[in-house]
Amino acid sequence: MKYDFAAIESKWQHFWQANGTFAAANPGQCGFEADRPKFYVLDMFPYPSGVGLHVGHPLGYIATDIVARYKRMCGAAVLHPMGYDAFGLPAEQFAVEHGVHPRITTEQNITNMTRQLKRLGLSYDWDRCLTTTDPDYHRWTQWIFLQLYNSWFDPTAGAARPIEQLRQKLEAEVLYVGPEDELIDSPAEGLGAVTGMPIGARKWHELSANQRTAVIANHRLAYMDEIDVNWCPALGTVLANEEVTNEGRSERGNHPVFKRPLRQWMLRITVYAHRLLEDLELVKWPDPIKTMQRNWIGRSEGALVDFAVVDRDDLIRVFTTRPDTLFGATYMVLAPEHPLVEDVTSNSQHQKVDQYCRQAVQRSEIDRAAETKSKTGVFTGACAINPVSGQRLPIWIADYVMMGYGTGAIMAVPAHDQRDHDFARTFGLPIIQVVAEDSVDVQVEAFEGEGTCVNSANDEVSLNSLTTAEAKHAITQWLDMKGLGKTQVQYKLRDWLFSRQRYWGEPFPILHGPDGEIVALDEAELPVELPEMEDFAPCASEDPNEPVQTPLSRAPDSWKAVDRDGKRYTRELNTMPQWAGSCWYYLRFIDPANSERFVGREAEQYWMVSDKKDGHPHAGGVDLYVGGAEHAVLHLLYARFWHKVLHDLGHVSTPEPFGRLFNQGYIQAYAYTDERGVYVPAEEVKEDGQRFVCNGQQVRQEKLGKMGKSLKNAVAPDEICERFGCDSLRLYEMYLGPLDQDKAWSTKDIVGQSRFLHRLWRNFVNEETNELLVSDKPAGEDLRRMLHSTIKRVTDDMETMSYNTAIAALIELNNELISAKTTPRDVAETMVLLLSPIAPHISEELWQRLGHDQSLAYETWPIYDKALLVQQQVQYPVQVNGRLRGRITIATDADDKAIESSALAEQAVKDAIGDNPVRKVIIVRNKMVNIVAK
RNA sequence: GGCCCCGUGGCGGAACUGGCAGACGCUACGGACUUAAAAUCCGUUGGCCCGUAAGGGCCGUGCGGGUUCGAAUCCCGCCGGGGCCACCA
Repeated sequence: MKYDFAAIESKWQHFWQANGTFAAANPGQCGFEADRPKFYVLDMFPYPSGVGLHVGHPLGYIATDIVARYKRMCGAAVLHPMGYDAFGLPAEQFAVEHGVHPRITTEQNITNMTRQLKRLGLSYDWDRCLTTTDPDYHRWTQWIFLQLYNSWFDPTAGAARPIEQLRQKLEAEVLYVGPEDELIDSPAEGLGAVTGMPIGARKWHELSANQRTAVIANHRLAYMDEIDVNWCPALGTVLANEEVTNEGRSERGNHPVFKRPLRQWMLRITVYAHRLLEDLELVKWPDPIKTMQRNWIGRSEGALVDFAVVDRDDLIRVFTTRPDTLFGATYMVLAPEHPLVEDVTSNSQHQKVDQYCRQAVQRSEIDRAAETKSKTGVFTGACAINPVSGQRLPIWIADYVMMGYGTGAIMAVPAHDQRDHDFARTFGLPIIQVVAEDSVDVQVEAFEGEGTCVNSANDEVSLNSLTTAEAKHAITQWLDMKGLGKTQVQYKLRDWLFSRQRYWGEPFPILHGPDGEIVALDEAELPVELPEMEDFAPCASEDPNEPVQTPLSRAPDSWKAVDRDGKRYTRELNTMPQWAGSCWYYLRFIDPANSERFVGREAEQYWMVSDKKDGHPHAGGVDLYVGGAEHAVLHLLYARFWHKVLHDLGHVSTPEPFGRLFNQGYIQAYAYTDERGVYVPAEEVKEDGQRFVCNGQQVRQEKLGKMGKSLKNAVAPDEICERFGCDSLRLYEMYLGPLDQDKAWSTKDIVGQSRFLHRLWRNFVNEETNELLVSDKPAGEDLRRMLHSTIKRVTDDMETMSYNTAIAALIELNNELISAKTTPRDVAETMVLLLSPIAPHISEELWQRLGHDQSLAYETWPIYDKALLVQQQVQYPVQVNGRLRGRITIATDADDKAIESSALAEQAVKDAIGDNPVRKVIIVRNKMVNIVAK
């Protein structure tokens, strides 16, 4: 019988499903074995798209499947689930275009993608499959939102705590309330450390009921605030900063995005900035991803400094990372949105300032970013006093200072900051050098490096001759003493804008009262399901200033209105963003059917708390998380934040969700264009010598690009499985190159892997007679050595996920077997086991033909015999002056002297040395010999 | 502009901490089998040169330098490609 991959693959896929081969048992469940180490290996779950999978998707899925299968054979209990991240814009857009409810299209897409995934023979525990749009799932998403809403960040604990504890602390007067509702440790701090002005700490019992509610609200981890949001009129929704490209357009759809003030739900991720930063130390993630998160969080150390405005009571507070250059400040800049702009502007400048600010705010982020770096600005007519030099500093407005970072105001030091320098040169402002540097003329360009202070002294303090680091310290101390400033750690990270004006998302478990009060639902009232609606289209518009409506505002009153305690409440009409469901799905996989809790405690501990000896003992969490690098700062940061909150509140056991992260590369493919420059379907393009032809027309090969609709270069896995079988597809994708690199797809190359499997089959099965070509004669010495070196190579590669070289090793062994008529049984069985994680179907079939009646999924992974890896004899290449001149073969245990004399006895070596004296002989054991003779 | 990654035959890639460059696969070419083709099998396949041949020599990991007995690998400076961030004070 020939290698009939179609029959074999279908047979084993049915077998696995019928026998529940890959079902994982939780503690307490039937089949649970407490003594097995656990291994949780997770894919980033896909969005159920209408076009289904292309061959790029499974790259990571195949890799995790190999890990899962390998770990099972190593004796681990493996949790390997798959699900769907199904809320989000594309389903809704498709629904709007086709008039089909998104729930229906989502279900269809899921059915199709599940079929595709199953055809790849992936060893998921399908019983754990979940979908984020399922009310049984999003009920718990809403529940987690309630945890956020009902918590605050206790700075003393450095962690989230129930909001009730804040109320108690305020009532007990352990905490007091400052003028901006900030919490203050004691009324004795009534004199502001920075300004010296009274802060006005208030006691809880002095506050009205409304004030109390507001104070509490201002410390919840989920809160509403009127903020400048990224408004995308074309999509009819707001977007998080992370969802806006640096050209100021929407990541989805590439529509223009505008700034506009809106009252929105926010999550207070900023209070976790330092922990999100520090705990990166605990996880085994690729360095580039860690760096991206660090940059995104954007920690910088510096100082806050207050500048008094001349002839006014106002203070302008700035943040600077270079307080050592304070004496070099020659002007100040406020962001156009800064609240003091109006106050300080003089009458004569009022019109100009007003015009400038209006322009700046109106301009979408696009222009502001895409603008050449040329500086614009306008003088307010007001001045501030440099607190160290007493100099008058003109106050300007300029859009190169942004309200969103620091205090929205800066002191400008043109000598030592290039942006300030550009601005100063444009408007003829003075440039004062305060850091010594010979090689740079600060009148021409800024010197931004560190050095020694000059020109930096007043009657009380001198920084002159101090280094930058010393000067920063000295001046900050002096400012602090004077009540003019203090050290400050600043983060770029902003709070997370958490509401969207869409239909297809999780409803908030929130009611709004008639007097504007916000009431959270009780846990028992969950889930809040989406209302059935005919028209779920977003309220898109051309006009960025049109009033904001949400689709849910058109929901029937039977859904929208809730009567309670004699009052009529309205449900929150925004929905949660796409990210909500993916922030915690890895927890639900652990216990997907639990109706009492979002995840059972025992199961959570079992699957999340890491074994002590697995290489990353600190983090715990998912043992291996595989997905694309595009989620470096969105999903991965949000999920870490939620996880930390849940951890603080005692709901999960580990500080981090994902102990180890691996980013697979993308599979790319060539795209082709015709003479009009229009993309033609890549699958219809034929190669004809040097030319490419599509439908008789010559087409041009474009650059490699990500597979997809737009480049018309997607290849569906279905047709590949049809033609070559999924074992060949799996081998091919893994053989393409290192997993973390991008690589080019080439359908014609799959034949290599297909050939390998056919040859393997013929090494085991006589195609004519269907006989097994396996002998019970033990393998000879050489073959056994090769087998064990293959075991070592494949095992090492499994550990590092270097599947391309593991496959090469298996091919080499298989090629060796071709010359023999029969394969010794021990070699055959071992080889099948080694191959099985990568090509499981053919392996199962051969395993059965070798006489086993059970799946090999839980067979013990082969162990190599170290003794067989040690050769009796070693061949040494012999170099003379670094050039290869000959070879010697000598006993492995020969001493250096014997190796040396043997090498020197070699005729070719003698010739190469000639009359030159031998100065040195370098022997690297088991590697090579180098003779230095000059 | 800043930070990071990468550069090896016609192609994808291999080479563990510096130690035989090009494993393995694809392509191409030659041969076997076949009426023929496909499939399959065998061989060759980095460049240049010497030799009828067996065989041998030189060059070679983007470019230029350096360290070293020895560099694809480490260091310095360029060039080319990719990614992330981008007026973050």
